[in-house]
This record gives sequence, C-alpha cells and structure tokens, in this order.
Amino acid sequence: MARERSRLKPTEAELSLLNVLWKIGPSTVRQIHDAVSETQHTGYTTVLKILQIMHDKSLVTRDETNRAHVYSPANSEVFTQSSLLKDLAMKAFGGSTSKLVMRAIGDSTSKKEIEDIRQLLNKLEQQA
Amino acid sequence: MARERSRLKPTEAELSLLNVLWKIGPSTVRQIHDAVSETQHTGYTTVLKILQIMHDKSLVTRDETNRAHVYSPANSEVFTQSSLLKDLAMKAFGGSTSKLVMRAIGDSTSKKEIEDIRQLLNKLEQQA
DNA sequence: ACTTAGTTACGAATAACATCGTATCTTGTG
DNA sequence: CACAAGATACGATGTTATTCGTAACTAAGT
Repeated sequence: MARERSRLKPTEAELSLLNVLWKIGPSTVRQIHDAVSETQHTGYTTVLKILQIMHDKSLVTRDETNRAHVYSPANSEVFTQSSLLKDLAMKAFGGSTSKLVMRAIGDSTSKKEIEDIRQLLNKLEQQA
Repeated sequence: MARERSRLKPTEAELSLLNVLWKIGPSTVRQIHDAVSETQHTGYTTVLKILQIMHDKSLVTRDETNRAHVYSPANSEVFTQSSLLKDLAMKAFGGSTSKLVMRAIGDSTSKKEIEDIRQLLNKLEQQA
C-alpha cells in the first residue's frame, strides 16, 4: 500500500522530538538533543538525521538564517493529537470516536479524571 | 531501542487481521483472506505469512488439528484497544488518559455522543 | 591565515514490515 | 495408486524506520 504524500503520521522517534518542540518551542538541534537526552540515550547525529527527515516530510519547518538551524513543528500539538486519535479510531475502533472515548474512560478509573471529563461535557453542552 | 518481547503492539497489517478475527471468530487463512479481500487487495500468501508472524509473536493462537489451521486472537478486542490507547496516551499525551479523552471528546461534537458519554460516566460513578 | 569547536550533510548498517513467488506437503477422489 | 486441489513453509525483495560514523563545511578567536 502506498503512503500518502500529504498528511503524514509521525513515527515514534519523530513524535518524541515533536513533543520536545511543543514543550520548549523552536529550537536548534543541540537544544533538542539536550532536552531529549534527559530521558533517552540518543546520539546527536541521530536527532539531526530525524529532524532532516521530518523536514523532508514537512513535519517541521526550519529557519536556516543562522548556522545552527532552528526547527519548529509544522503542526500544532492539538492538531497532531487529533490526527493520531482519528487514525487510531479508524484502525482499532471501526472509525468510531465515541467507542474510542468510552473505552478510554473505562480504563481511567481515577475519580478525579472522571470529574474532569464531566466538567468538560458540561462546558461543551453549554456551547451547543 | 529494543522491542519488548512480551506485550507486543500489533502492526497495522496485523491489526487489520485481528479485526477480522474479532468479527467472524476463529478462522482459517482462507476465510480470513476472503473477509479481508472485501476491502483490501492482499495476496493469500501475504495473509498467511502475517498470521505466521503473529503466531510467532503470540498475537494469535492456532489449532493445527486439521490441515487448514484455525487461527484465533490471543487477546480480546477490548484488551487490545486498551493497550493501544495506553500506548498512544504515553506517546502523545504525556501519559495522561484524561487528556486523551478530552481531546477525543472535543473532536466529536455530536450531541448524541456527548449524551452517551455522560451516561457512561454516571454508571461508572455508581460503581465507585 | 590556521586551528578548533560546532554544525550540517551524507551514506551505511541493522532491524522491522509488507508483499509475494515458489516449493513442498496432504488429502480426497477417480 | 496417482493426481489435482488446496494448504503450509520458506525464502527473496523492496520499503521504511532508527541509528550512527565520517566527511565536509563554517565561523570565531589567536
């Protein structure tokens, strides 16, 4: 099956770099590598290479003004999260987002989480 | 990074076969191939190969009593869905299932879906 | 200008995935 | 028994993902 050229799902390694970018904002390879090194063991050139690939895929943009290029996420965290959820809903929940939500709620047994979700529902209902 | 030997996440192709198995129950390669062929173009031996790999990974069990082996999912659909959600929560929502749920709810604006979810919350609260 | 530290670019090794062709094995039927 | 149909097993190929070493380039200080 051919990969879609547009709307590309980030791989696992790519997503971990995007998480850094969303957290600390536009950054150089060095900054990203430093941040990622706090939790993982990854070589500097590995991070660089992944960013270059992400640039090819248009998952990030980069500012080449200075010698050390500055990378930024091409899409927002919210947008990407929604895409990933939509993808998972398609592949594991027969396309039903609500089935996905119910399963996820069933898993989160924490009382506080349930209350958080209920409040979100109330807010949504008011808007509608 | 080394793959975990136990608790393996099914790949995309594997998941599509699991979906068939959950739907139509324990089946031979032929039956699975027929079912999958309704929506995809996949060779018979491709399906066979994937099932063999899944068997190696213990994602399916198989009954070799008869010439045509009968494959069954090793884990339930619910269990697998929960695993995938947990995985996505870790990788894209900082480990927070409730953040995942909120994002998913935010995407599904349907009034009926919101009501369904609220009822599920009520039921959960009663149990707790 | 030369050296050095820091950077990007490039290519290669490895593993996982997905796909399929061919070979081999089994079993029912003529 | 022999054969044909249908099954599994095996190996090969091509692609993607992940990783990193090495080379080449750039800029800044001495």
